[in-house]
Amino acid sequence: METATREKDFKIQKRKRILFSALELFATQGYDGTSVSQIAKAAGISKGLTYVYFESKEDLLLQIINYFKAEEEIRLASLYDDDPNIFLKRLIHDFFNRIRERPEHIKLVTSLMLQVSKYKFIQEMAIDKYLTYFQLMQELLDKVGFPDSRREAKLLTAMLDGVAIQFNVVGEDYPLTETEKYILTKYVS
Amino acid sequence: METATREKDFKIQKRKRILFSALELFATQGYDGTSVSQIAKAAGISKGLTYVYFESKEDLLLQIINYFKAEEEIRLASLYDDDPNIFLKRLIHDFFNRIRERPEHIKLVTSLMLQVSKYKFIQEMAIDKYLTYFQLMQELLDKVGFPDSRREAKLLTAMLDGVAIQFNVVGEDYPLTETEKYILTKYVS
Amino acid sequence: METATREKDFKIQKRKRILFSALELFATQGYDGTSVSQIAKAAGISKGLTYVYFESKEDLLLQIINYFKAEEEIRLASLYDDDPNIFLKRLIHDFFNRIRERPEHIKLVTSLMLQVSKYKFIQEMAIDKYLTYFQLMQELLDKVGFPDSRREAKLLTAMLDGVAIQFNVVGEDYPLTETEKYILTKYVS
Amino acid sequence: METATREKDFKIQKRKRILFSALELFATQGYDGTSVSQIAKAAGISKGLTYVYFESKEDLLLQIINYFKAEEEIRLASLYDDDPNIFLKRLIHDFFNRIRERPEHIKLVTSLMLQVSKYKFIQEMAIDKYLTYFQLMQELLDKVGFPDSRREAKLLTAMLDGVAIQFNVVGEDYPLTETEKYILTKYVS
DNA sequence: AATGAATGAGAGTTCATTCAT
DNA sequence: CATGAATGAACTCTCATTCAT
Repeated sequence: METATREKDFKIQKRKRILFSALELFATQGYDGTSVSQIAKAAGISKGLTYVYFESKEDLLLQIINYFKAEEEIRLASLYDDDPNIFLKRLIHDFFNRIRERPEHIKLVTSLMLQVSKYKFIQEMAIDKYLTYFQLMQELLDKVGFPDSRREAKLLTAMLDGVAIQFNVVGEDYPLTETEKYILTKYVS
Repeated sequence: METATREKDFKIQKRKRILFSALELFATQGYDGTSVSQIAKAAGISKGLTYVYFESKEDLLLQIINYFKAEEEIRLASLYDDDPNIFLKRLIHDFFNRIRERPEHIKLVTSLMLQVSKYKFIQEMAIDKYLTYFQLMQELLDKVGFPDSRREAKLLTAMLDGVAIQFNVVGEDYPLTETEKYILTKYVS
Repeated sequence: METATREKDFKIQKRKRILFSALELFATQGYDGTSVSQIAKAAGISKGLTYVYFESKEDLLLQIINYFKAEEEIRLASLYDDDPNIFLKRLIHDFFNRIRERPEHIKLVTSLMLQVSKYKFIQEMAIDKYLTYFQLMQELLDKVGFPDSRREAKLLTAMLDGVAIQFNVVGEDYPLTETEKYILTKYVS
Repeated sequence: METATREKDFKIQKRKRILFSALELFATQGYDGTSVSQIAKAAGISKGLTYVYFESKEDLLLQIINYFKAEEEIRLASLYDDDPNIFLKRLIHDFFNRIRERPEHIKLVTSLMLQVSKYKFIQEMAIDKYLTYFQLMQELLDKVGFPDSRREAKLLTAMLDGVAIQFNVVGEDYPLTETEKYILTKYVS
């Protein structure tokens, strides 16, 4: 039993290693610009083994997106608070935190949104993500008493996406903390 | 002389046809997802001739970026006005207009910004573009009398980038005109 | 001892399961078109275990051929009769019966005969089979009093091979029983 | 003009070289057992060039079959004679001649008939060929005054297919000429 | 005895680039 | 000037075989 469990853990661990290697490379070089060989090498395995854990390169991308979805759900739940002000504040703070800690994740998701047409599941993910965040933001801005919450939610979400892009361009020079604070002062009391 | 000039024009014309074909295809299918054959066919010439006008596929991308730069300079000059309010208004309006009329251009530039590491000239272009717009916006907001112009310029440029992404995701459903007006009411008096 | 015997039987049984799975798949998909994984799955065992019972995929094919040879010997013995007329009749009837009941066997053997050059043991098997049947038929036709038994044996064996091919092409529409009777009327009194 | 024609000829020539290389290899090693690299090497070209002349490996097989069909039509037309005895005689003689001169053709067609299920166009070809020859033979045997022409046509066509297989097995030792004569004495007066 | 993770070679295919014409 | 035949490297993916467990 012990051994079996350890082995299973090992397998899951390896799956994750491949997944994250792919994630990192897709984010920096693009999906088409990344070869399965590169992914395998980055994960420290042979090319062929990749296909034991994932059906195809496309499947790898799909699984990454699924991972993002699942992770997001958990994250959103953990951020929830009855007080809309606190919830909103946390949402914004969390977004900046992810840019800091997992810039590849944000980069990949953002660039996938620009290649919306290639695979249907990308388009679905993109629209889903867009709608989820937009509705959540509008609701919160509404509760907080913001006038014209619909338009404002649109601006706020766009702003965050834009910050992600700009951070990606200028890197460490971008004043993440300062910008975060400034946005908070505008939207959270 | 006459003939030589006409021939030269002809050559420039053909160069442009190749360049625009590539631009269109890169924007819709991605750089890696587009083959030189496709570009040549779209431009109505042979594969081999492409290499008379451009050194390589990478060079083609570089020249597209150069074209963007040059075009931007001209556009910015044409939008200039002594009155910062009018200049700012025109800048924002022009941005939305380009999203409407040349969505591929915006899409290509935005997605290139996310693959900053692949080629050095992409990174340079991205930083250059970012700094240019940021400084211009800050200056104008300053003149207009906006408090905290630096932070505000950051938000405004991020907002515009974000709008471009979101339009790419939801397409025709995105309320471009409404958003444009809303932004104008906030930043232009 | 008892246990050892039962275990040995068990082993032989498993060997047969692998062999027959391979036989079936080789016949329907071809040797090159069948993977060792498929064979293992069809036999209900793991890929690795296949290599405990057989040295290689090629060896598997060789053992199938050996199985055919052994089975044929037994079959021929069981069909034997002192009366050449009865023996001949049985031989022909048995051939048609095998087409009906084990079309895969016939198909595999026939198609292997056409790829004579790939492995030496295929060529040997093919020639051996050809000679065996030809000599037997000639002998029987001779005893039955057929003039020009040599040439006639050649035709008869060719005829049977041809029937196998044609049945494979048209399938159920092929009039096996009718053809069998017709051949019998020509060669058996 | 001259040059263009010569070039076109050259291209057709090269296409044929690839086609015949593939034909030869498919016949001796089977379709699955032959790689595109092998075909290219046999044709004296690079692997990639194969795909300029043929869409895929499958297309190569399809074109071979089309070539067979076209060639057969021409051959049949050239063999025709108003006298059924002469026509029949020529048909049989031509079959033996092809075995002698183009054994790979016969071998490939025969082995394809055994892999009828893999691609639809193979099945169509096989059934078409079978029906064409069967009907033609029956008609001729009928005109010649053979009793039970239907059954007899079946035997005759099967016989010829069988001869092809047996020649493939024993090669030069097979008495083609003798067998041909013997068949002729039985079916042609 | 039995598994299936792991490898590496090779499959079919595409494509940037060159070059003879 | 212009073509597209030709190449070779790299692509995604498969599979026979091995081996630690």
